[in-house]
Amino acid sequence: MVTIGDVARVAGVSRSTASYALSGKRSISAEVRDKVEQAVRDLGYTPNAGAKALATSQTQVLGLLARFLEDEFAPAMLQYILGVTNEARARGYDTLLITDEDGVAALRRISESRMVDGFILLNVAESDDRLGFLRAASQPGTLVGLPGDPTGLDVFDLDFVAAGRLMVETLHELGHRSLILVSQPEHVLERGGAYVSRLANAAQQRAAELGVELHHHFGASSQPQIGVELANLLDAHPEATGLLLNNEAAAAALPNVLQSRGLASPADISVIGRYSDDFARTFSLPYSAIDSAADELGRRAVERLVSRIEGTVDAESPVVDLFAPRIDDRGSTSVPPTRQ
Amino acid sequence: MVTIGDVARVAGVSRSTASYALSGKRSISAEVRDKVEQAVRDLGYTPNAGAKALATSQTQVLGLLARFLEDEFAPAMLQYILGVTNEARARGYDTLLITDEDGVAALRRISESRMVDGFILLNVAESDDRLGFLRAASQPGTLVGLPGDPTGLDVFDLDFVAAGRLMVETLHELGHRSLILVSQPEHVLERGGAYVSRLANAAQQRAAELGVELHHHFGASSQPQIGVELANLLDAHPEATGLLLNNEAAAAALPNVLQSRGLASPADISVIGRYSDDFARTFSLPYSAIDSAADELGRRAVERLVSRIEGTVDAESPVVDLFAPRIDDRGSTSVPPTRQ
DNA sequence: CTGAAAGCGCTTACAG
DNA sequence: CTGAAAGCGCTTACAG
Repeated sequence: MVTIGDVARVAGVSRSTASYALSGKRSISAEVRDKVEQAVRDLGYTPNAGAKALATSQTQVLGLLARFLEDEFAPAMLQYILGVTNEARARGYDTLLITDEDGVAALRRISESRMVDGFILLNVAESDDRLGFLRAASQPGTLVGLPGDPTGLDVFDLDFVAAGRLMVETLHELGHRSLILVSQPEHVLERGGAYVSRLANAAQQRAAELGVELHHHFGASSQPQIGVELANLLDAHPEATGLLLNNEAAAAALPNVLQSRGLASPADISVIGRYSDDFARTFSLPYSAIDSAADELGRRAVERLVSRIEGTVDAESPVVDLFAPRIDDRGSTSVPPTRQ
Repeated sequence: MVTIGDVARVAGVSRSTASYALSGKRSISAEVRDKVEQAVRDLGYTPNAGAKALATSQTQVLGLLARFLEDEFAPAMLQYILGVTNEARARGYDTLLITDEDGVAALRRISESRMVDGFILLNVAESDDRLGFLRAASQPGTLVGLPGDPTGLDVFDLDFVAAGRLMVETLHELGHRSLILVSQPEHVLERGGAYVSRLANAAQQRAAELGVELHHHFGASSQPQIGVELANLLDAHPEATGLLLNNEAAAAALPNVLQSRGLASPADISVIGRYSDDFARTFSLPYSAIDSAADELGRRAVERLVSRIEGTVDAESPVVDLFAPRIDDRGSTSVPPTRQ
């Protein structure tokens, strides 16, 4: 293994000079710098990460805590993860991916062993037991997902309240007066996926304000159940002309359900979903949808975390950044059909 | 920060004794051990990972190199990743997730800075430029995905040759004599996704041996193109009674295509796909399919890598482990329809 | 502008 | 069975 001692020897300088020449933390004559850089190249020197971490108390590693809820749409998580890892690299950090069942224990272990400089928490729950520890940890942490009490922590999330309102308003403006909203399974909500109820409650309230009828249902997360449920909902509410889907599996199942009933969207029914553009393209998801903006959220969370780590941000000003929802129009909404 | 020095002081022993008491690397009197363990608990001591890595040259971290090919089915990658991280934790390792665009540079950087004890490479290409470096690296590495030349490296992959044969044989036995095979886009193949052609070639050859007609097509990776292509294929080969899909997007698009043509599976056409059970359940993928066994492959790769790291495996015996394909029966195959 | 030395927090031969 | 000391490979005050 080639060390900075080897570099110093070959360059004919002291180890400290070699170190400073590489870090640029004090002024170095051009001549010495060139010799050091040449030695680095000749020897193929790469600093030892463990030694550097020990000396500086900085690892250049971010801890990414993922959390997979049963019945939730796991594949969507990949986009958050990629948003984080890519932005981290762009800022000079690597990413430790932590998927331990017990998130609190993992957080404690990683934090106390000083393996990372900061944490990103994914899929933060309404009442998330990881937050208490995170607030007291020696490393800063940033949340993707809004908890009930975000005190003292930076938070990034889609604005699910605005999303619920936007869905209802969009169809109301087109003339719809009776809608069905299909959420993710109630399990998800019970396990802390509060975004499900934030969207649903906001939609309910906005519907009430606008005099729109809204039937809310927690759908299953997979076939064939969700297909059956959708069919039942359409049977139960024949007057509904709009369908709002905060449930990826429902969006995937809907084309078959509509086709087997001889219905077309938007001619017979308008549809707005909530999922990423990536999924829409890969799977047969032909509906206008509010993008979940996973990679953008991951990106912002990392940007903020790195600012905290590097001390370029006021320690006393945690931010709650709720991303404004935007509908990707895929042509699945229109005025409601005229009844005879 | 509480160090082993603090533990030693509180326990009333030397630092070396405290260290040995915790590692168990030499015999310690029960009394001393108890005092040390009590001190650890009282102080909440966790060893500093960087210091440990520097002293032992072991990080207890695995490097996981993911690689995302355009036009390939990215979400499937998550299952490999989870298989790896979960198994790694079970064996006492954390996982550094590396998604750098330039895999070779990343491998070099991570390897030479000694951030990890070993590597898992995902989505290994036929001619993968990361392998040369990996063979020479000071850490062992294990591949998920079979390259053209696996010399010196442990490899884990689904047996795509057997998969191609199995698809053809299964339908041949039921009486089918004309089949269509839809592969992933040719881009994937060109960028090194040799599994696409291994499956296709094996299917072609087996079909020839059995006197079965097989029409092979590289399909698009997303809607609406793949839907159109499927419809065109069915038009072009009206005599075909079986459809083999090595293309997730095609499987997702097929239900609509069949329904709009008034066809049902398996009554009118038998279908066998190749994707994970997880995806089948989440999306409307009602077809019998060869499971991609992503988590199992990740698991095996980690198991092997850890054996190499911990020296419990003969350094001279790299293994190529091809997982035997298995069809998850979802009832989409039967005897071909009788023509009148 | 440069060097000699201490220190980061561990582990592990070396002595006893 | 236990302790004092050296060493892992860096960085960074301290001196000059």
